[in-house]
Amino acid sequence: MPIRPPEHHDQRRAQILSAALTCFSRDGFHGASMSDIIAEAGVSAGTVYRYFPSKAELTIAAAQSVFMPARNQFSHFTSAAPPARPTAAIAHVFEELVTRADAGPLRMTPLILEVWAEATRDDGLRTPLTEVYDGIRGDIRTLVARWQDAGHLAADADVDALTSALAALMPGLLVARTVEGRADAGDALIAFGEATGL
Amino acid sequence: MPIRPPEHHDQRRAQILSAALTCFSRDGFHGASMSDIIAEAGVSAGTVYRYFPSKAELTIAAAQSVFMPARNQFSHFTSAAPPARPTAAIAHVFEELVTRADAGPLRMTPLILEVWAEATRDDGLRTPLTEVYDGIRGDIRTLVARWQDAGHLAADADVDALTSALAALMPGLLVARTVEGRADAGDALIAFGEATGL
Amino acid sequence: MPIRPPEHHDQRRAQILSAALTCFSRDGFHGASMSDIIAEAGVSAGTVYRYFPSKAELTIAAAQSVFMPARNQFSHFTSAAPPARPTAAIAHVFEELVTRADAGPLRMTPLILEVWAEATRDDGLRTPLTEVYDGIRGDIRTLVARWQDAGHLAADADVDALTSALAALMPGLLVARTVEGRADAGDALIAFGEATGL
Amino acid sequence: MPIRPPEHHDQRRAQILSAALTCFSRDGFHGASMSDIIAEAGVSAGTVYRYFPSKAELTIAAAQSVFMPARNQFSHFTSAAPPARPTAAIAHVFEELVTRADAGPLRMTPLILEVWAEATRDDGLRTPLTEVYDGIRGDIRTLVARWQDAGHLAADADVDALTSALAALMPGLLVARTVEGRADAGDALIAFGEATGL
DNA sequence: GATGAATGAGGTTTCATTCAT
DNA sequence: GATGAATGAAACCTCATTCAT
Repeated sequence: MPIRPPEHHDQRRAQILSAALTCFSRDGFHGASMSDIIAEAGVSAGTVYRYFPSKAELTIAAAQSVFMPARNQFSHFTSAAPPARPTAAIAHVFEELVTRADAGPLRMTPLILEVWAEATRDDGLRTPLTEVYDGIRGDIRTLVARWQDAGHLAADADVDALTSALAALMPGLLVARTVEGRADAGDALIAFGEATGL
Repeated sequence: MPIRPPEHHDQRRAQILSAALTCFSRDGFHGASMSDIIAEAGVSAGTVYRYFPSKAELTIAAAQSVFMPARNQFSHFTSAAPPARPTAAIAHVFEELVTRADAGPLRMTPLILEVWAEATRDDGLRTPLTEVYDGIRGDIRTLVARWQDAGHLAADADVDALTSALAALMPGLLVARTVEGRADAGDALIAFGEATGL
Repeated sequence: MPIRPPEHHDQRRAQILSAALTCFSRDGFHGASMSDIIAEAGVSAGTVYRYFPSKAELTIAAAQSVFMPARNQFSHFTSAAPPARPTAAIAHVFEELVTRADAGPLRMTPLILEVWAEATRDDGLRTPLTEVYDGIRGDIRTLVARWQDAGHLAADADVDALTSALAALMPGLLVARTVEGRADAGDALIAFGEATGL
Repeated sequence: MPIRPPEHHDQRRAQILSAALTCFSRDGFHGASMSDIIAEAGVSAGTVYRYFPSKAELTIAAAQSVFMPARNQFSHFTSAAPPARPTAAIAHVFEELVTRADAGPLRMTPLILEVWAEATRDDGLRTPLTEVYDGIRGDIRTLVARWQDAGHLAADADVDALTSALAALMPGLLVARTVEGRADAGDALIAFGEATGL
């Protein structure tokens, strides 16, 4: 006989996770303290720890909610009917992602860089991140293979190697945008695709 | 009349910076404490603070010594005589850099990701980093322009857009290598160059 | 008109007390948290607090159930017909008690030491404990007096002083057994009694 | 080149340990918080942790300083020339110890019970405690053997069993004194010695 | 120049207890 | 009666930094 409605738990969890994202995006995983998050969430310390057993777990949950959209976005795109030009697809998804990530008061894109850095040291973070990136890579490979099948690439092109290079473009453009402040990524990529036929 | 020879100061500074790099590469900027660095350097706390006024300054110095090699490496390459294929140049510099960065007992490449994340929040870090990356970008643009002059690219190709895409490759491949463990950067770039004519 | 049968209350109380003993014997009074006990009992926090108003009360109840058996065991023994050799009686009761206390999955004897330590600070614990020990002391005094009446001790022996020394043996042997792991207490006491005539 | 005189470290350590003993004897190992000890010592938290790496280590050090005197006291006594009556020796040492332990504003004897309880769960405490008690036991055995050699005990007496019983007296009397408030240990042991010839 | 003991604010986490449901 | 989510004070411990020696 549950005392609260069954959705209460998920709401609370979302409320706390949202507060954590706010603080993390503002101050980074290390710069944001549990006290900050607790205050932002407007609940007590004990409540936060009821939903997330440690700061590490909260960090992982926050990280997941940062990089999961990339996976979904790509899946959605790959399943679309006409074979898209790979660079155009990447440019489109990239724009979509960064626009959404930095919409509203929160700037989430810096958090992605934070996640990369943490993931090199924290298996709890690296494992799910690697899975997501493997999925995206698979999607990109599909795009490249279709583009080859459609006759736009040489029949003996090294699909895997091309996939690796194309997959590197999104993180690379993200660094350019977030660290250097370059906002021309999408345009550059489209021009690049048109110039190279990729 | 200085009691110590003037090079003493530089040696001490290098000794402390080296200890900081050791600790930072092992535990990250936040995970490494000043105590760790002090112990690693084998000097006293006071001495560290004589050479670096705060952990933030030490972090900046460590970060600089991490991303400065990229600048030098590129400069050196660009000034070489025959116009190189841009993708090949990037592949060469990338391999050179990551090989050196992770040679010896230290793994410095994760620190680069750390620097990106910090730079989004810390102007003291972002400013010099942006300068370095602007320089590298200029070098890449030179490579592309020369490649165009040599007749390998259409005369009306958008050199800036091509430069943006190529400049994104190095950080992107670094993420793939450091986070996901992919070591296929060389192959990827060669295939990419063949497919794109770059 | 009670909805629940009256024995329901006692059963619940016993269930919670049993869970508390399990946790206390495993982790000590301080090491066991109310959460541990609540989980072990399989009831809600509110229910535990309905039956025991605080952890202190639960501790007292648990302590009582630990040292009450000693009282009962001695009473039973003293009322037996033939005058027993006091050391033999103490050895017998001691063996009986520690065997039962550490039978099953629970090791209760360490809890007795815990009770002593708590009792020095907590009147709620010391009062009932002192009453029990006074009772045991009275039983031992009866044994000594009978042994004297039976002609085994000098007529002018200081019965109270002898009682004090004999009463000290049980706690002393318990310390030897629980802290140092000596299990030879019973044998030692019997040999001791035979050698000294006590 | 030490900045402070070499004895400074030992003084500070003693100062902190003394504060810890004050708090522990007042509130017990669990009841005393590190904050209490820090305030009592009149130093900062960091300083306490410079000398004792954790509360557990401070607890062990405090415990050691509680039970080490018993070892020294006994050693001193055993090495005295004329063969003493074992019960008299134990009575003497016991009185000496409890008098000193509870002299001044601190009541240390309850801490001994606390140490026993902790030692059943904490190896860091049990190991040194067992060594001390083994030493004391050896001393008592020496006393018994000498008493036997002096012709006061039958030649075939079970020295080990007698030792076990006698060794149990001190902890037992301590419980009686500390928990129940009985102060008749001296009388009890003299009567016990007269009745048993020990 | 160099030392390293000292600082103390602030970090994460736990816990006995309550009370709306 | 029973539930269990929520509380928030307080626990232990760390760390960048300073300054008397």
